[in-house]
Amino acid sequence: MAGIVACAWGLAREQGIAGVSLHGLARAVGIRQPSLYEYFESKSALYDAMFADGNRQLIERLNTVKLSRDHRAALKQILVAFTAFALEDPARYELLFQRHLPGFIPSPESYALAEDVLNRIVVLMRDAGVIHQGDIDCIVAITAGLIDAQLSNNPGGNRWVRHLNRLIDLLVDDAITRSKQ
Amino acid sequence: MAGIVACAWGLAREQGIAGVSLHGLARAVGIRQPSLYEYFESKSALYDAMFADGNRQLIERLNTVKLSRDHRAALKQILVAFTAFALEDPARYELLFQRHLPGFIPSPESYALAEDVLNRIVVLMRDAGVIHQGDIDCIVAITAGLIDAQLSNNPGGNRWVRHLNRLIDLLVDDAITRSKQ
DNA sequence: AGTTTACCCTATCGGTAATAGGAAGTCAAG
DNA sequence: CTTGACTTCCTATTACCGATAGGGTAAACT
Repeated sequence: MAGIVACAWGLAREQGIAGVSLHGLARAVGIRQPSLYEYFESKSALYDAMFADGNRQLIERLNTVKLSRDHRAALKQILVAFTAFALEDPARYELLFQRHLPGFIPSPESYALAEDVLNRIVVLMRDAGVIHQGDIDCIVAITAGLIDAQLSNNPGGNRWVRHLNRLIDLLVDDAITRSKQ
Repeated sequence: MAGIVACAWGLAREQGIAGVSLHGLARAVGIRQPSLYEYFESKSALYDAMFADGNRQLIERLNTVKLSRDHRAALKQILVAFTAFALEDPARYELLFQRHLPGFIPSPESYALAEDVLNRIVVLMRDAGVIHQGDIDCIVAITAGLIDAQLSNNPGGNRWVRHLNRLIDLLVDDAITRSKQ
């Protein structure tokens, strides 16, 4: 079960998340395609297991980040770690954060893991003085925008994501200024 | 030919761009699936024709925008028009600006249309005082980030895109400040 | 008249996810 | 020890997908 999911990640890394076929996955695991239905009731269920697994990997990764006392620095650290996690496996980022799979909707249990991740980041934003939902939305959208542009146009490089820290400063400063007045 | 592409856009609007099948398209047009190969040598070629068509629609739309004398205002106007174009047809935005179709790569001729669009916007950025490539990249990525977040989480609403004008001001001001010193 | 060209067809191929139905093994209760 | 439930795997098949082979028809050109 866990081995099958790990095998599926391997195929996804080679051929993209949409390139994972049940025949190919079964072949890689050493069984026939219908036997996979003993473990997943549909291909969507396989994606769902991978979605949950990927979010657990991300939670574990964020847990290893040593956060500074300084709230602004801590926010940057968590977003930099998030960005590194996204860039190191495009197929995983595709499944977790983009809507590339027609018909795939995470189950509520799996989606709850994704909300956990978001909530942890939102807490750090609040600590750093970003309190309005609109400002939180902007920082989230900008981080995702940089990652998307990086993966789409220059995977492996840093032309876009190198601006992350500067833009966080810019937006956090602006959010604090506007929430004071 | 143009009628088939228009018909394909109709199906894409109903079922998403990945939901367009050659069987379904042929049925909608009133012919059999193999007959489509008289017009497109592959499904990718159909996507390519739609990609070119969509970019022509966008160019036409941007041409109708009455640009202010003020360069900053003109930049905002073009990006607001771009955003409105993106939001009014998610399937079209998906094909033109996201990488959702495994294996689809626009032909050079079609891609040139997309570069035309980007170049027009870049010119307005330069006029507004944004001259460094890094700053241009940031504004492009932020616009796309807001649109993606809007379409993914709240299609039809404005929770994310309503921040567009404010963020443009913020980034353009910052770009000008940094390029002066 | 003969040929080319445009457009359409049926039939088929190999790939996909999914289902039906059966065979073999394990394990626990009677 | 045996019976029955459960697990895990299989072959065979279905429906749909993009793509190809090969043939038919009618208009247009030479």
